[in-house]
Amino acid sequence: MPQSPNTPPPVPTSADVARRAGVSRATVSYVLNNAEAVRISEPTRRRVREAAEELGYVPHAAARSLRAGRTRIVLLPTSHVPAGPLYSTFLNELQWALRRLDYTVVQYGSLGLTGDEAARAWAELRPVAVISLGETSLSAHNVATLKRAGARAVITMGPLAVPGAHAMVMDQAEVGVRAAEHLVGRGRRRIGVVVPEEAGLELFSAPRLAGVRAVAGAAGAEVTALPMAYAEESAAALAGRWRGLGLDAVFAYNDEYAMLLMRALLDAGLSVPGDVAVMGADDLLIGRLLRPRLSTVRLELPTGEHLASLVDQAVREPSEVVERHDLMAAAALPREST
Amino acid sequence: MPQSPNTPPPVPTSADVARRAGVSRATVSYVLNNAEAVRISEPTRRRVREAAEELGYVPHAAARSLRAGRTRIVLLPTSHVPAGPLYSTFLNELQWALRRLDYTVVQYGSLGLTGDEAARAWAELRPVAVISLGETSLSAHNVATLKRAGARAVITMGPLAVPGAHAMVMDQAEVGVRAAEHLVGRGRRRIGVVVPEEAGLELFSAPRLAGVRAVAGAAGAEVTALPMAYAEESAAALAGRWRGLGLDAVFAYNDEYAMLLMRALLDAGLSVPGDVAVMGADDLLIGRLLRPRLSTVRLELPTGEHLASLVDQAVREPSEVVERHDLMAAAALPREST
DNA sequence: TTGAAAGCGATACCAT
DNA sequence: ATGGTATCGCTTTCAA
Repeated sequence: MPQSPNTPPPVPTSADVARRAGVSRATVSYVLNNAEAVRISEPTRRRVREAAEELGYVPHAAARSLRAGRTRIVLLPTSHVPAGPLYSTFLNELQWALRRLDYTVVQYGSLGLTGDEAARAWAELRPVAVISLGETSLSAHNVATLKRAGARAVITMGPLAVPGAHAMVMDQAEVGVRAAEHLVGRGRRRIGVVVPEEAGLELFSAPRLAGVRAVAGAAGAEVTALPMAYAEESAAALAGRWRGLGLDAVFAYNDEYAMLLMRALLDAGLSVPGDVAVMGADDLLIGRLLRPRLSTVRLELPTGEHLASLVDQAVREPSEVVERHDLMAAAALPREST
Repeated sequence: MPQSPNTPPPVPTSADVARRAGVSRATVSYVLNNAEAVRISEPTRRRVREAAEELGYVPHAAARSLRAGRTRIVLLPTSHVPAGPLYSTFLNELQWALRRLDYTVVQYGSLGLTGDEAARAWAELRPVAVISLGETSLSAHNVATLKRAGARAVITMGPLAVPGAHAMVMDQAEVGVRAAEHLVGRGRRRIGVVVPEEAGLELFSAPRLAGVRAVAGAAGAEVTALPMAYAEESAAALAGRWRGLGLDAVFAYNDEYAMLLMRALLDAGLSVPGDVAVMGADDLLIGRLLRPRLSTVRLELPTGEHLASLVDQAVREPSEVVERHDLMAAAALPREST
């Protein structure tokens, strides 16, 4: 019977392979999964493999995991992709390491979803682990949803610990602390802190600001928060009213904001670091290309391998790993702008 | 009977919801999916919804798509994530638009997999569509694997058309053409073209170089390919032997390589654009912050909405859309560096 | 060494 | 208006 027009040919299943090889579906499964427990004769193995090859058979992941009762999916929510080689190297390492441990890494774009919507959508995939890189902040309720859906590990890598989740806390305050220590050490006492106007960055910017405040308070320095958007006009506007602010230093959230502001300050006729010291964070390549070279704070991310093995451990023994806080180190990298 | 220690509580299924609400699984399905064809009394609906809520029930995507015979997964392979706001904005738009059309966007990191391995891994998920953004180049065989696994649309957005796939050809040569036209128009006749040494970028860099060659040939200008890595040392080395090359212009693949090289050239004592004109591509923000401001070529990507609807159309009527070549426009943006 | 068959969770047809 | 049940593709006991 001919296919009706426009009906795609059916996707080959293991039953098709079995029929073609003249064996049962069980045998097909044994052969293709290299089952140790069962001995299959070499001629049979060959026939099965050939049949699979000829049909272009690819197993159906959904059916497999339905049967198995669990997936090997590690879900990586991505809303914003933070720029920077630091982060993307880390991400690549992580994916590579997880794949070596036989996990399937799935990035799930969740931009524009509420926390609850996102958590539900993720839970439908029944991931065995979820790694939240910090752009999205998970609520305790979200974590509960995921765990109820079978997630054996929910790992957050962000400024806040989330109840119920394994935490790799990136202590963003540390970044502010290092910046402030450096600036104060250079004799600066009136410090501005650029706070991005863009939504979704508060989780990072607030603790960085708090870190500066803590150090400055102890040293008798003043701190002024400076809202600024990631755009030339905003930087120019801020630079325009700079002299009125009476600041002798600024910590600019990260290198990108720093470069934007420094450019505007130079264009406004101020000298860096003479009139004002400018400090960034995250050690992006661009900071070294600017003149003056940008002083920055470098944050040490854990290696992808490290995080991957943590995930694997948590999946194997969920009870073992709990509320573990690995603080990440930060260090000032003085260059020419301070 | 108590759970044995360390055994996670079972994930609630629709059967659990049914039991709790005192109805059948069929009814649960009808209610939760707002089935139009069947009338369910309001009290029953409420009981079902409450039960689902109390149990924290989330449907199992694998089971659902196994039954349905097809998924709503749109797979987005990502090996390198090209930097730049242009690209990430596009990606966000695309995801958002696809989700509105009720697709599940899954990014699958395939770094370090061969083409065949990757295609197989993707096929296991039975995506209804695959959108290859061009970092990874698909072979005809890979496309066949995906189609056999039920993919109704395989769309490539890259410099090359792939047999069997719907193509949105980004004509990267156009970028080189615009750059060369601009440089030649400024009177330059000895043009260097920076070619990244990093793997995986040939698909973009080769046609860009070819575009320059085409224009230069017609205008009687000379073209020299200049391999360079994305690192300061490499740029410095290239700048060091610059005078020996006798070039009066350089097109630097993109703004990032351009900025790196321009910095090195300035540090080597050359004047831009006096001694050498420097041109980038992709119009990154950074180009406007450098001094001199970087001339660039801006590439107009299609909107995410556009691509999303193309995908949707291809999924609904696979036969309709074939080998469609949407060339993308590119335009020179002269600033100060040329 | 191989095969028959149960069952994972959700849906939709067919009864009632 | 609601329930029973076959079914999707695959793995894995249990039997032969």
